[in-house]
Amino acid sequence: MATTREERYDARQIEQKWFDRWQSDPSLYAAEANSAKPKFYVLEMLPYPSGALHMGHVRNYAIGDALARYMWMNGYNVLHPMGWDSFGLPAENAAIKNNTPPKEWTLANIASMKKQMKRLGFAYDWSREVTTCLPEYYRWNQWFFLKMYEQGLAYRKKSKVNWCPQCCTVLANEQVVNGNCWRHEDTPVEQRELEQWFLRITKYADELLRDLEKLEGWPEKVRTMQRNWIGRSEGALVDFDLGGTVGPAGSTITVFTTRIDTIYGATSLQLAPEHPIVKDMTGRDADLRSKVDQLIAEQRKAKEVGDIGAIEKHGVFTGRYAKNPFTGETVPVWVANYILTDYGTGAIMSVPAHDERDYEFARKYGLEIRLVILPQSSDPEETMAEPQLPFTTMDGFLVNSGEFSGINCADAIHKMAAFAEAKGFGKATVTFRLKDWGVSRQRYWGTPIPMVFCEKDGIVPVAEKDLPVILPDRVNVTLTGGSPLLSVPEFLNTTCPKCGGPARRETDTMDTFVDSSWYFYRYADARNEKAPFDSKTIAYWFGDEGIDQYIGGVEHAILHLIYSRFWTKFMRDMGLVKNDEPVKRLFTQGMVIKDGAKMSKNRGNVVSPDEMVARYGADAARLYSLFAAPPDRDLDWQDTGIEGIQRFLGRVYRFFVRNAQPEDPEWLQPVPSELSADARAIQRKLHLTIKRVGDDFKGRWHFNTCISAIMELLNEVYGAEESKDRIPVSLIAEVQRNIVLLLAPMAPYLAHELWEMIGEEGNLLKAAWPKYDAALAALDEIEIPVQVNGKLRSRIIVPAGSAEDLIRERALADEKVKTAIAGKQIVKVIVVPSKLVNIVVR
RNA sequence: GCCCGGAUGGCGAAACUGGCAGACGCACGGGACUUAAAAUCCCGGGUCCUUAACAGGACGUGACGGUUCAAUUCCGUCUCCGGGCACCA
Repeated sequence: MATTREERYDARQIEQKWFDRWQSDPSLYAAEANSAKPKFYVLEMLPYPSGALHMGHVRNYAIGDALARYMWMNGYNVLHPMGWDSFGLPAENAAIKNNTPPKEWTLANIASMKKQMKRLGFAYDWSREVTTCLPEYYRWNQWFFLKMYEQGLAYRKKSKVNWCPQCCTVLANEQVVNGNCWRHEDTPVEQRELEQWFLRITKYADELLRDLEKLEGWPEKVRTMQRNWIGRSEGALVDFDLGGTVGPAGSTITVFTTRIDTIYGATSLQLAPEHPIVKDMTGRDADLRSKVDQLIAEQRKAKEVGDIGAIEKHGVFTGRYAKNPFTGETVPVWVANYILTDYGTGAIMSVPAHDERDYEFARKYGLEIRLVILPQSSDPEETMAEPQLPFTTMDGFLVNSGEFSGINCADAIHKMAAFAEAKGFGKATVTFRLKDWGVSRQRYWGTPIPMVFCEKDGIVPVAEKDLPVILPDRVNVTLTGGSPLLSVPEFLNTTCPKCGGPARRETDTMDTFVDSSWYFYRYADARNEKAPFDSKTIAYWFGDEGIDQYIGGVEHAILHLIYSRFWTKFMRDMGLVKNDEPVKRLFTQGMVIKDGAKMSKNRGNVVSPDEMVARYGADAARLYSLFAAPPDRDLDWQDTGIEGIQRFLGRVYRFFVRNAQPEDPEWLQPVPSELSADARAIQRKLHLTIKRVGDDFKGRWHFNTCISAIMELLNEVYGAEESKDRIPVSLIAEVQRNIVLLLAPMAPYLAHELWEMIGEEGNLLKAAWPKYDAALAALDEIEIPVQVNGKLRSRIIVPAGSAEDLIRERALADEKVKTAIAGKQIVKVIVVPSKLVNIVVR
């Protein structure tokens, strides 16, 4: 059939028309203030305004938008906002490169990306837009910081910190990936000793871990990653006495162990090279000092390379001995490069017989290896004679352990910790891998930390009434290593809020992850000038469990999502919010890749959303990113794939152009109950499709199969165009109305065009999601496969809902079945009504 | 090393609760329409074997084994790919 001019699907023209109409109604996607409807908060992670959206964004937002529109159509009061994570280094780098002020650059990027989003047709409530680099927003970062400071949750300390030489700033532990900077994957992070602001996230370590159990709507993968990150470990502290003080660090070494039950097998102590007491021990011994320095260097290098697990174990004996409080024996004290400074106490007792690392080390240096645990399963005598060391099992019992011999490991751990505590040389304890969050950044483009240094009063917080501390616009941005704000005297020099004397401002700015830790609360009450938000409004949108659905990339599984959880708990303890957790359901979508690899400029495999929209239209770009793979899996972008989707949209369009007849009086009539076979088939397929699409939206979010289902329906009606039977106009009307509704969340432009074409009006967000009629979806007759010994041999047609007996009878009467079972004995006939028949023969 | 995913035609994938493997789409091949092309519409297709053809048969969801009348689906062992954690005491 030839295509006439009017039948050609012109995405550009259609989308432009609706784009203009939607622009003229800014309240279209606004959440309702006082609504009787149930609420639904759907959120996608806000982008960094780099200048242009990439396909990963399009995919993320296409998923969120489809869900938001679906919920609107189901009668929910939907909150679907968008904003900009707009502080951060790229703006400064761009400033240096192009000599453009970061603010200007950022705001220009926001403008162009917002345009892209609008062009893609995403239904955001722009009246709630949050831009984190504006004082209206970041003043509340400062306010929260002051509140944390008041409660001792924000504090300053000098410590070893991660320094990225590319960023010229400090990074949080979470921002170091395999020893490299998270933004510069080839740049090793250096360790520097600096005075920094920290947020006491560890106060919530236990709760952050425990509440992971409640997050049933989160991917298990993310929960596991957070669990590992928090790294809770139960163990004991035990003091080993050095028999006299060695210096300022004291006269005892406290070790952390999870296996206090093996303490009778401890044959040395191992200290981290940077353990404070090591300095005292080396004293004037230059030889020892240089050996220790060597170990420090090895360890730092390994950390920078990100391969601390692979370095060869080295150590040096300090010449000192310490007393094991359980045995009363003294053991040599060593310094070893495999002991971490910042985990536990930076000191361990070495039990070579029951720890692989200690074993390796002891073998190398000829240290004593003493068996103190026997595995439950082994033959004691044989094991004693020829132990296969080391064994680290907990499923065993103690030997050679004085009064504790014979006790099983688990019990011994409790008893020995209690014993140590009673005797005053130890106690049970819990340690975490999670460290406090270092938030100081020696950069310009971030929230100024609202603190002042006064010669007289020391560190003084800025008064709440003086917020915001405005980030100055005119700054000469350089990458010298100090904060650029140091070179802005009007900013730097201030007066002390306490004594009024001259003072200096803190020039470090906040980590941008502060911005994203609470931005989703601000959306709920984005224009509040008196407070970060109104608690009652939050109570409405967040309920008891938080955002109904959050959607974003898995790369934020630890960083953003753990900081956000921390921030929520802090705000809850302040009484600002009621929910314990920010996000009820989390969805992490897969990456968009091309030619088997992540899109990147280096590879030259980047697909530009603008180009896709220009060539195929926003609907096609969106629909393809939903169709090509289930949303949780990686999506391999194929240019021919989006062409296929465009073809499908064209097919839909032509079906409407040819068959829409809203002026026909029959158009709005109910579909007659008596239908020809072809018409009945279409009607059945329609109701089946409504069911399938709805189920996929509700349940598993497999938009790819939603779209397949609509394609099948369309193929069915195309097939019927050749039909001799007349398809009633009323049925065509029903099919067309429903196709529009099913497509509306995923391809809003075309859906609205077609909606208008069939004589309907109003925005589809306000149209009701279609319901299917189970009776109409049902088949009158069904085909049932018949197997013989599990192999398909025939198919029979029986009336739907036929009883087992009838199905069996028909199956056995079937000619092909008869041939297949001829001369054999029937052992059993399995009939699964309306599914299948299997005849077992011998 | 530990913990999570994943593996199905030439490709992206589907099969939701154990019940016809490969829906839908891409690419490909054939046909219709056209002076021609594009666009469009229709048809075909897992592999191998038998057959002139119609048909029919065997095999087939990373590998091997198990449970079951029946396994892509459940269980066990292993391989490869992706991701996370990793001298964490």
